[in-house]
Amino acid sequence: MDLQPHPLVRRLESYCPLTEQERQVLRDASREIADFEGDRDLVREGERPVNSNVLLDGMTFRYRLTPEGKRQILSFHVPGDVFDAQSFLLAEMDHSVATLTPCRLAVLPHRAVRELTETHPGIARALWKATLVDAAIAREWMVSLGRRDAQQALAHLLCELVARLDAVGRAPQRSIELPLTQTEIGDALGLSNVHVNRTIRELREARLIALQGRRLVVLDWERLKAVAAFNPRYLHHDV
Amino acid sequence: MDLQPHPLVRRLESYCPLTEQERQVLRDASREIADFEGDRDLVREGERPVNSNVLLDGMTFRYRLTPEGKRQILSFHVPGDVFDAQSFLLAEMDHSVATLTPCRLAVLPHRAVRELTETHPGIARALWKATLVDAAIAREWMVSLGRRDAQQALAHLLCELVARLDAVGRAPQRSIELPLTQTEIGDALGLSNVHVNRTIRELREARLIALQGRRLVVLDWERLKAVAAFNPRYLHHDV
DNA sequence: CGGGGCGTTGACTGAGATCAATTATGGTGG
DNA sequence: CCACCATAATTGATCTCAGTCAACGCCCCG
Repeated sequence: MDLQPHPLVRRLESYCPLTEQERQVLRDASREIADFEGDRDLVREGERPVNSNVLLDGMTFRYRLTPEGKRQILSFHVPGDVFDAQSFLLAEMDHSVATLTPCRLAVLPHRAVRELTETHPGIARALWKATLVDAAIAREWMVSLGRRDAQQALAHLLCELVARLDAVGRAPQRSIELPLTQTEIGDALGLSNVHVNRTIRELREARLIALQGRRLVVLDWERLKAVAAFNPRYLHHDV
Repeated sequence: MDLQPHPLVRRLESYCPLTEQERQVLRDASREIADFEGDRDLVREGERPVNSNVLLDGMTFRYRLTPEGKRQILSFHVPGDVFDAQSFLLAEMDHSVATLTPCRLAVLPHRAVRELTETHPGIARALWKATLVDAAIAREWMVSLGRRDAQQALAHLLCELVARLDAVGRAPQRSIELPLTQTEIGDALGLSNVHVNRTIRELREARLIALQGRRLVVLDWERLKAVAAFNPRYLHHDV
C-alpha cells in the first residue's frame, strides 16, 4: 500500500480492480515525466502524437477553433485524467490540447500502451472506461450548451469542477483553485466574456459562491446544485 | 468474403483489422436480433442494461431531459453503430436512447462482450475505437452548440449525416432518408422548432438542399460544406 | 371527414452579443 | 518599495439572433 499511490494507478483502480502485477507495469510504463509552463499548446489539431499523457499536476483543456476565430473549449482536465488516450487509437488529432497552468505530465508512449493493453485486459478495460467517462462528461456539457441558460450552465460547470477535484482530494471545504479567465469560461459555455462576468456577479450576489482571483469557494453547495440541477451520476465516480 | 458482411464485423474491421477467428466469434456473439417500432425508448436514464446493441437497420438517438422538460439530443445513430457500448463498462445509464424509425438491432450481452474483449485484444481495441469516434462526434456537436450560428450548425449536421450514411452505403447521390422532425433537429442543435424551420428555408432558398418529407437531397455539396466549415476529419473514416 | 401531429408564417420579446470605456490586478524592472 | 505595463475584470449602452406565442394549413390515418 503506497501512501501516495501513482495517480494513474489510483485513477484506473477506481474504475476496475487491478492486480499487483498490473499496478507495477503501469508504474513502469509511465516513469517518464515532463513539465510544461502554463498557457501553452501540448498538441495541435491535425498532428499525430506518439504519446498519450496522464496529468499529474496542473490543469489542461481541449479546444477547437472555428474559421471565424471563435474558440470552443471541449473539456477541462484535472490531475489523474488521461486526457488524450484517444490519440493511441485515433491517429490524427481532431482538436488541440493546451495547459491552463504549469503542468506535470506522465508520458505513456503509444507503443507501451499497446503492449500494456494487449497483455493485460484489465488495464485495457480501465483505460477504455476512462475514455467513456470522458465522453459522458462531454455529453453533459452538450446539455449546458444547448438547453441551459447562462446561470444554470455556469453553476453546472462549477459543480462539476468541484466534484471532480474533490474526487482527487483537491476541493477541501468545497473550495478549489480555478485558474480560468472569464473568457475561457465563456469559451467553454458558449458565452461571451461580458456575459460570464454578469452571470458570476449574479451567483455572487445570491451568495452561492465567492470567486476572487483563482480561488473559488462554494458558499451554498445545496443551492448551487439546485440552480444547476447538478446530478453527478454522469461522472460515474461511485462504482 | 461475404457479399453482405455482418454490419458489426464490417464496422469494427474498418477500425482495426480482425482475424477470421475474431470475425467468427463476433458473428456468433451477435446472433440475437431484436426489432422495435419507431419513436420508442430503448433504454432510459438511470437503468442498468445487461446488453449492448448494434444498430442493423433504422435510426436511433440519445437524449437527456432537463427538469424544465427541455430535451437535448446528444447523438444520432446509423446502421453499423454500436450506440451503447458504454453500458458494458458504465453500469448506470446517464442518458436515454430511443428509436426514430422502426429499428433492427443485434443484441450483444455484456457477458459476451466481456468474454470477447478478454480473449481477443483486437476486438477490444476495435470496440474501444468505436466509442472514441463516438466521443469525437460529440465534441464536434459541442462546437455547433457553442460557436456556430443556426445556419452553420444545421448545415454541419446535414453534412455529418450524409457523410456517415455514405460510409455505410446509404447516401446515393448525396441523398438520404432523414426521419427527423424539425423539433428533433432543434433539440439536437439547441434551437426552437420555429427557428429550424426558418433556417431550413434559408438553405432551401440558397439552393443548397432539397428537403421534403423524410428525404434530404444535397443540391450543392461543396457550398453546403463551405457554409458548415465541414471537415470530416473528426469522423475518422479513412484509416 | 375529422383530428392530431407536423410544417409554415407573422408579430413581438428577450437573453445574450457586441462595442466601448474604465478599473483592478499581478508580474517586472529599476 | 514603487512605477509601469499587460492582462483581466467590470460596467453601461445598444443591437441582434433566436425564442415565444399564436394562428393557420397540410397531410396522413383511422
